[in-house]
Amino acid sequence: MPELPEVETVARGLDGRLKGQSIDSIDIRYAKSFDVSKALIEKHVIGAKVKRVWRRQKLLIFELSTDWALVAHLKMTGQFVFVFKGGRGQETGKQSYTGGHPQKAYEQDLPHKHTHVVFKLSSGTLYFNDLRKFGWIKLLPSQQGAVSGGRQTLDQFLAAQEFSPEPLSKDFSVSWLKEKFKRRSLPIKQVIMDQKVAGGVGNIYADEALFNARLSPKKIAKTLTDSDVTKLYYSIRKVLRMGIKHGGTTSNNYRNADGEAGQMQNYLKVYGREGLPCKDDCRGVVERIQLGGRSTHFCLSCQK
DNA sequence: CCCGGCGCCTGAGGGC
DNA sequence: TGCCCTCAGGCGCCGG
Repeated sequence: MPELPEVETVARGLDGRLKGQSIDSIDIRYAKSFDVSKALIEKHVIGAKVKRVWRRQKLLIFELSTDWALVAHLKMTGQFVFVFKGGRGQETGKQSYTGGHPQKAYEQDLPHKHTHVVFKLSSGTLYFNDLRKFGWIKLLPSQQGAVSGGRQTLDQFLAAQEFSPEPLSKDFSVSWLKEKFKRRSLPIKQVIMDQKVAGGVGNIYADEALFNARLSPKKIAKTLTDSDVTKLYYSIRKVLRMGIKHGGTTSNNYRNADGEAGQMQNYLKVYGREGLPCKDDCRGVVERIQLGGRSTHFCLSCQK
């Protein structure tokens, strides 16, 4: 599932590919994915150029030259895949993902049955695919935008999310985490998945960070010692950076902006390794339990 | 404020 | 072979 490293990888890929390109048309095939009026699209998106694409927590933000912005959340299975004009597969008018066998819809030519929005740009086509349909795209005026008529601006929308500081920024600190943990009586795993605490951390990187810190995911947040919090702080940042370095984790159907898989799955220590020996050589075995309704992987032997 | 539970979706996988 | 059931999972919302 796309978490901070995956969304960051997509944002960087899209920024490089879309920057300066104009949006010529938009085809919304599943209305719930992008619930917006034709009038607004015509007025603020068609003909606009993409100024830049960036990430805030797990949100993708496309800033447009009209001072409006597209905001998107990939949730579980969303993908933004860009196919250049004249790129591979142009002869047939279609594009295959690199690698994989074209048996599953999310590995087939684009567009496919899970393609819900198609953006035609001057240099190619951007496909929004989403098997589970939990993902969404919104259109918002940016703060500097002209008439917004009571409409929520991008800045107001972001502020309303009450996001934590970016985990890889200086504002994210040990003292921030201590403050956030001290009143929480939930298992620490659930607390670090709270976007108001460590935004961008999801199920995979929460498990990996806790393994890196050798902390049990079941430990109640407010009982963590200062030393625990410090270790966890560095571990969260470490696993997120590693995820970005390896282009994200493709455990299910995550793809980058070119439709390619990430490689971080090859470096995971606990996530998806149920029943396998602990990579710490502690002779333990990776367990899988449920915490807050989510599968949680950890080593019973070395995570205390 | 804190926390648990439900709903949104579809495909995979198990049981029979 | 195929049907039915359950599960996965981010996160908004609601109720205690």
